[in-house]
Amino acid sequence: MMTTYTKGAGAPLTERQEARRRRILRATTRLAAQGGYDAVQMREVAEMSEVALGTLYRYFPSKVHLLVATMYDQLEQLGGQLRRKPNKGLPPRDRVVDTLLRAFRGMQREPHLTEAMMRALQFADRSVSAEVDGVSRITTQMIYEAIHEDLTVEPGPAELAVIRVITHTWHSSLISWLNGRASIAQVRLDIETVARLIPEEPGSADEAGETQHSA
Amino acid sequence: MMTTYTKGAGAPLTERQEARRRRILRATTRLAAQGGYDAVQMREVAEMSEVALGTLYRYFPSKVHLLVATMYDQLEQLGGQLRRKPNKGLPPRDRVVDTLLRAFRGMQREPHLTEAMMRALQFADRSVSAEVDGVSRITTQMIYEAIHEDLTVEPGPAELAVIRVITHTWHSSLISWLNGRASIAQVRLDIETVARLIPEEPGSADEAGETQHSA
DNA sequence: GCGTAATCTAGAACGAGTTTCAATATTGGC
DNA sequence: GCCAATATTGAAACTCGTTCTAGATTACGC
Repeated sequence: MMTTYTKGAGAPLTERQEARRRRILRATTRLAAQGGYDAVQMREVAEMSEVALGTLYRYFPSKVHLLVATMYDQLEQLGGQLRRKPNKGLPPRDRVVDTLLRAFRGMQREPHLTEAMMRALQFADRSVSAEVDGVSRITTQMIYEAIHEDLTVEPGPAELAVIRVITHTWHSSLISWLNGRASIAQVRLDIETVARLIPEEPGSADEAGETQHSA
Repeated sequence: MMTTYTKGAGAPLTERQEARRRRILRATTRLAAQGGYDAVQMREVAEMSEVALGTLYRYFPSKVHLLVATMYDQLEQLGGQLRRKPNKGLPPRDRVVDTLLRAFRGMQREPHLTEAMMRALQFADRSVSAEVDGVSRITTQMIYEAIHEDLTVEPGPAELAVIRVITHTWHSSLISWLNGRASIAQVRLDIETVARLIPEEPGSADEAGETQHSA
């Protein structure tokens, strides 16, 4: 089985290594779900996944790397769930709102886990940019699929900008909610607001952009 | 408007205490400007501001508190500068873009300081919500002043949502730029994109909102 | 002024992320 | 199967944020 979902082109992991990696991610998810960011302690993760501390650090070079990788993992599952229940028929804008609100409801079910992953994502510095890009890519993909029912069209720069802005809003308002600085209603309103950037009709060329048509 | 810059209604500081507080903030700014978040080490801040470590912690209960307070401080100065050079004549949307891009240029001049403050702001948890709210308030104020030339109108919930979305985008794209995951052009494009949420004309009532009027 | 409470100082001590290292185990190539 | 390279283990060590303690110093009501 070389259908490994290990994102980058890192060294191809052996079976036992893949198993270790999964144990680590599972332990992380469990600890994070119980007590959030602070409860994910590297020694505990190592112990719970039956791996030496040094090994844990060989697989994930920092706590932030570990949690961002966990987020990638969770997003893959979420993406599968969302794809399984498509919301056809609605206009694109509503489909995006629907998708994000559904994801939001999912996160409300595991607030500690969400907090741990989001804090790590926001705190990540340059050394984690590859992993953060991975998360960014999968998120972009999800939103893009919500906008377009057919995935043949390539997004132009203007549309990518809209998707980026939606992602920024999504992350930040989620954080605000987790920190008790925003209500659920506010999160919903923010999402509905930013969704107005998506053009009503899926007109083909250069939609959503009256900014300059470079490149 | 407000005369004292001590935000909350904390204990009224004596002169020497006020001086200590300022020394601490100045040391923090200096260290952050040199080496970013990691270079702001509590022992160093204490030493440079000639204050015992315990005292530093009495003034700012954590590194994140300290950096968020520093951000508040910097934003006050920035707000003053921006107000001094108003951009009249432009439509509201362009004024906001102009303001944010000007702020962005300011931050490009001190990338490490910006990184330190923004990382802290994004990493802050519930225990810092009061301080984060302070920063949020001052930011909202700045954007609001850019939209309306007269400040008599109170913003409605729909307009507040637009401002929140702009703020979210502003923070997140700044972070992406700091982490090398977004170019300056992308930041600019994101800002221009999100600014489209601001109505063209300063029409008065319930502008910018066709979302439902619940609760 | 005086006494007392609050504040400040210096420094040790604690906790969790991270690094390091020698010893041991596993893997892959021949 | 054997050897060399690589990975894993266990444990100690190091860093930096944070807390704690005991003894000065300062602020302030009387």
